Amino acid sequence: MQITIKDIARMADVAESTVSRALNDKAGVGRETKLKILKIAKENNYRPNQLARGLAAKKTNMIAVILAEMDSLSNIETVKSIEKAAEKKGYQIILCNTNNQEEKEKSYLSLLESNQVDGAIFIGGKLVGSHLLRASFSQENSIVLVNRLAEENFFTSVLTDYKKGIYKAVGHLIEENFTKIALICGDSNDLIEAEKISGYKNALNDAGLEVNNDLIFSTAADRQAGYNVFLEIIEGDVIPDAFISTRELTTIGLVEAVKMGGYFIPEDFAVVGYGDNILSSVIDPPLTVLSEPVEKLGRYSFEFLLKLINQEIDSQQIKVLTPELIIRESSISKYN
Amino acid sequence: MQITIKDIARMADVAESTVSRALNDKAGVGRETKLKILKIAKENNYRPNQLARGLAAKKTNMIAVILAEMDSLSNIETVKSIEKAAEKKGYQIILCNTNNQEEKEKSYLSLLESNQVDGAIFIGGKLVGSHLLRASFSQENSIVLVNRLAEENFFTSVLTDYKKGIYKAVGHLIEENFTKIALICGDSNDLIEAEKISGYKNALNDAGLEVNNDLIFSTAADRQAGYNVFLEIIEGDVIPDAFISTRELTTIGLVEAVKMGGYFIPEDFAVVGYGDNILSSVIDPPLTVLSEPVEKLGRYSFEFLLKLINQEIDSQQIKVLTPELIIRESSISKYN
DNA sequence: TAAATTTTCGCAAGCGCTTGCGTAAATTAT
DNA sequence: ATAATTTACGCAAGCGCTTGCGAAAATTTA
Repeated sequence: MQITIKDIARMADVAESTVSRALNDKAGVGRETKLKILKIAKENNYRPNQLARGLAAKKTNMIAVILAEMDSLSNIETVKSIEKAAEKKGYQIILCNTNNQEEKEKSYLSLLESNQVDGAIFIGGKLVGSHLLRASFSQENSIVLVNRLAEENFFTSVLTDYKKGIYKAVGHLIEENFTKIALICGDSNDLIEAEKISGYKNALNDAGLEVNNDLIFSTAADRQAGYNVFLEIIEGDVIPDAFISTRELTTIGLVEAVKMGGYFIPEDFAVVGYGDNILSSVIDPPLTVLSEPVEKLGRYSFEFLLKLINQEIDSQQIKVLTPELIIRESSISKYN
Repeated sequence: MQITIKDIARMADVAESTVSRALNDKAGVGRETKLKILKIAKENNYRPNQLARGLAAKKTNMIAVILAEMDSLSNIETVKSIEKAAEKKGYQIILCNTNNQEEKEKSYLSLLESNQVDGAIFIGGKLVGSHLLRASFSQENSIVLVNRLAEENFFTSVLTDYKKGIYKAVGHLIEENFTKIALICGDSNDLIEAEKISGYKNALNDAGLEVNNDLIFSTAADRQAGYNVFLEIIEGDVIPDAFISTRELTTIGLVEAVKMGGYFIPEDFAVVGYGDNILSSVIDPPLTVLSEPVEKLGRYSFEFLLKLINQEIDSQQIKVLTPELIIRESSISKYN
């Protein structure tokens, strides 16, 4: 059996409450007594039972990070950043992968509802399900959303400004003399995807170019979808000279299809991808990408969450970060 | 405030214990009563407080998965497989990333010691630290090791047979007429790395080729190390005609260096990498790799852990899995 | 030196749940 | 119909910890 506070109390010949206070560095314990208790605890390799502690104190010092997809390297980086910030404040994280299944999201949400964690950060994910909303209503749970737009702005969020990012990307491609720019994103019903489309259209308009809706493609977020969409595109009426692909794996699939088709990047098609990760730098040619501000995404979201937990902020806050355009070969016009 | 078992008991006009039994599907509750309780619980969206439950029952239905590196895509896949197996049995996983820091490993280990999880799976990691050993001694914790060899075989483990894998890889390269095969692995003091070296040597011996220790290189596991080691190699006395690189990122760095040096794969150097992930298929040329049996690694390790938790096995068990050689362009001799 | 204040510490309740045990009620056997 | 058995349920203790409150001891003030 584990050694408990009771044992320590007996050994030190004090009350359990005194041991508890000493261990938690709270006031009301004499210097001598405290030292003695700490010594005994250490000698006996005492480990507080976090369940009991959590139950009594209503605080676990753990937060859940609920990830829509583990395949995204950007997401992984964001998690690492959260972890780093959390560690500094004495919090541990529980990483939960939902694979974009709303049902799993729900099940993980119960970590919050059942008091196992003090708060939760959601990274990505398509919908804000009703369960999520209700949870936030019925009790004041501490929830922060990362890169997830909700119709109702209930939640404190940290967002990447996809609109501005895509705007930049389009601008860059135009400067490089590409004019028929295709956008490959997700379903436009998704608010975040709508943002991307909006940035795309704005940029074209501002450059005096016409928007052709046939150059906007909605696909799934995986590699195969990227591959397939290219095949579809080259069969189409309007052949673009550049692609902006806004999801990691889709971009990879797209590039593979282009190369498989015997075309060259950027000679035949320029490509701007998303996420400054190893994939985009390793692939041939190295990809120009919109770089997600992963470090900040993680850091800010944890900071927000901590404030929510400590009730230092009440209403929702929103932080918007602008992605950076990292220019590599895949989007450089050879005719410059 | 959350709704508790007490509230349900009052509403259903029964004792708390009856509610508990009904909710947990235990014997001793009449059909009628049970239905009534379940109904009331549902109507009130009752969520058991897992902390209290864990404290009372000494069981949390959570396990920790302690990951040495999140950069490894193979590891991520293994985690997914564990997650899948765990879900079926009603377990949730807590993913902990140690970044190869023994100290963080220790801190996460306290999840076990403090009763927050029922067991832990360690994936990778260099050393079996003394703390880990002691933890397993002082209490019978349920621990499973994945791809981590310990001097003392205390722990139930699931291992990839690196020795056999490398043996296969060498054999393949020899068949393709490569004879000066370099091995790039980690520090030979690490038992797993020693296994690799042993497989390498055996294969050469069995093929009647001489082992040249100058062709065995120990490096860190990152991209830069892979890059650097190539630069070192081409400055060396013995220039190999093939590489076996046994870590994901190191392999990427190596390939980059080769290409940067103006050499061609496989014409100038054949390459066999590790891990059948997106990186190895996306890189140019597509890499021949030893494919880690990630799915099985995850599935078996969870099965073992579950048995340990349920005390269905006492002594340590070991399962060894053989990696598969996936042949792509990077190792095919052009002279065939 | 006595009174007022502060510090130190123990008592006991309580966090929300599980579980062994005992008893009353329902069922089966005789 | 009665006895023996089984089933259904409540009581109460306990899981290991925190925390408000009050009493005793130590310190300061007058």
